[in-house]
Amino acid sequence: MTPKEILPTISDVARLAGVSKRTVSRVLNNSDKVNEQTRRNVQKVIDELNYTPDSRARGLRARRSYLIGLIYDIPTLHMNDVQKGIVSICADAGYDIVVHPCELGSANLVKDVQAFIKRSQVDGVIMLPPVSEVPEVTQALDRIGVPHVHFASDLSTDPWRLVVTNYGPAITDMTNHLVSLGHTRIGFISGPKDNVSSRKRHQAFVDALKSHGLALSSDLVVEGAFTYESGVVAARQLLTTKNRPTAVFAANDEMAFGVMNVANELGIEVPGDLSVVGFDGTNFGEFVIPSLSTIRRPSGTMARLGAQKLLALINDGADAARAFEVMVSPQFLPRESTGPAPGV
Amino acid sequence: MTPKEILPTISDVARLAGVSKRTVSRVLNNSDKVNEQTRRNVQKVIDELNYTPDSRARGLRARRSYLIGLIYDIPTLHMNDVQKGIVSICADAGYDIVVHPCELGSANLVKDVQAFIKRSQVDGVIMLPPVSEVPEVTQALDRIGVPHVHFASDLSTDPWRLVVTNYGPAITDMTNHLVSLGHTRIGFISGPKDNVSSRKRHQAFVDALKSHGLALSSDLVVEGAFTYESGVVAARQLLTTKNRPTAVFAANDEMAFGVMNVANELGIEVPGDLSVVGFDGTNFGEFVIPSLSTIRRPSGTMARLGAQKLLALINDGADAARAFEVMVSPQFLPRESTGPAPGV
DNA sequence: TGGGATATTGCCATCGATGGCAATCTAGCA
DNA sequence: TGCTAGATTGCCATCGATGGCAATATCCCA
Repeated sequence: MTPKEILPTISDVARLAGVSKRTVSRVLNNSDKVNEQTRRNVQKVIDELNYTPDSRARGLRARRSYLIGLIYDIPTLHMNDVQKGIVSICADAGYDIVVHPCELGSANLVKDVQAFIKRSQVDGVIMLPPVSEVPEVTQALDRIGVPHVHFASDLSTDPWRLVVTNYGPAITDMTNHLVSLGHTRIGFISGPKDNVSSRKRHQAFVDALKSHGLALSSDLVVEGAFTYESGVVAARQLLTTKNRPTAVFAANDEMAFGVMNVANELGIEVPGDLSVVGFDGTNFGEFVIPSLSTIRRPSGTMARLGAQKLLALINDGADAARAFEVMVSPQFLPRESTGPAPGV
Repeated sequence: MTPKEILPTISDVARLAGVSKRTVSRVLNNSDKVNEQTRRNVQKVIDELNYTPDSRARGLRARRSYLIGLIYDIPTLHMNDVQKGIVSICADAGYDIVVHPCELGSANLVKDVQAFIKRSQVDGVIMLPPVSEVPEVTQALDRIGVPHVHFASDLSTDPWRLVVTNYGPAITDMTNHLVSLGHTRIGFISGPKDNVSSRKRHQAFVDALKSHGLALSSDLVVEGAFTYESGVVAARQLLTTKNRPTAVFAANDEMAFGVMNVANELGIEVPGDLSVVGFDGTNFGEFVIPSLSTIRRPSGTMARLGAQKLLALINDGADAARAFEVMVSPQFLPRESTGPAPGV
């Protein structure tokens, strides 16, 4: 191991520039008034030394860590896009991302999150669903007083900390697509009942069907758990009834894959005998045969918006964050797993 | 936003325990000698206040951040397992994980990584392939003097910083499996030629074939890029020759999915007419039809070992890390995409 | 009981930045 | 020239921990 390079400090810069540390600090934070000549001079030295302020010292005094926490439970398929999106915004602002995967079911979830915040001293937190939908956690964050932004499916009372996904239009498009292909008996595999996003998707689907004069009878709805296995179980139930649906909409892609496999097992052809639609829009939908029609969530965009909002919240308060209020809209992406209803 | 709680400091603990800060510090770092009675007393106050030392202040003085950097390029499918594995080890030791996705192709990759290290002040770095295989980056890390651990496929000269994946046995198992099913013309889709892991997989495959008296003729080898699309292109090339292979081994799962799609497109049945094997062992292999036979890399285990090794390297130096020297072995996981060679 | 060794503990400088307040400088105007 | 407001800049305490060294307490044995 080579010895660690000695990094230049603010004192070095001050000495070489012939000014005081305070002035260098002012240049660094380009706050306050500094003579233009002086500023240029100091900046030159900073560049020459390739000096970067020590974030610990800076944070110690300014009570900041320049760290953003990313708390999530299920590592969803689009996790990578999310991380990349957040990093792309935060790195420019000098913030880094500390990840904290946790267990939603765990009894000490709240304690775990609290300990994380305390230990890492993050300046703000971005939470992904479903953890973001646990009131105990958000309350704990409020109590600690750390700014937090959530991804949600519902415009609740605190919009300044939400990036909301508007499921309606895409689900309407998808429904129109299926109906125009002649489907009238369409099954639905939901996420867990206590999951807000899941309920929203469900509701949007019901509304879309209603606009066509169709109802979603309860025998066509099965609760899943957002996992492949739960999709398999749900599909078995839906596809073995004597009057089975001609199309199935699953509330995420993994469960849709489960449907496709059960169909295959039962000798039901997709899309010939059964159309299948998922929700998420990860690349994997393209890899399966037939490729999966799905609703693509713009994960990268959502992540960037969330990050911008959080930075605004941290640096300029709730009102600034409110200005960022955003609604992102997923898009229906028809591929090969949907086709005309049998007999049409 | 509620006002941030005032956290107790070491001075509070000292005052309440009736000792000096220095003594509290000693208890905290359970170094040095402290009277058992005093220690218990101080510890009690610490527990009562639910006090945690401020990592910034601590780091400022001790020149530590208690942060580990995770640098990666391609967000591979098993990224989630990797993150979770690393976090599970590091959290216990009081370290958090800062992620840094970067662009392998980028011209300022090295600068980008340097800036990251400097800004975040991480105490150590875990690098995933393929970034871990870029000499300029590892050299830069050495120059900065930050401890780093890599995942590699090759036991090079510095084993104390490597977690090595031993491809041989699994690839031998897989080859035996195919050969025992009667396959003799087996195609191979490699990763990029300049990718060390890819070359290793290639070599292991050649060796395994050789033990059966089989050779891998050059017309059966196509270079891919670890992406689905590159798998498609390579598969078209392999499967449209007049004497096409009866089995194809792709150096990762995504490319294998490409092979399956091309086969489908060309009316070639899997596994009836063609056996397909991938490499990675993500869950997605189970979702496709037929499910993909693959070689499963124990990502979680690797990640945990890497994290342990890095912590040893940081806290106790290279010799301690050397004690952790590990070799992990992937396993062949036969599923439905492999079957008897046609005509056997 | 005295003296030295050993076990405990505390004082204070220090890490590298920030920010309040005072000091200095400059310009404008009577 | 004298004075003041406004623009710049610097001094120094401070954030919350750590660690060297000195101070004090305790113990053991002659």
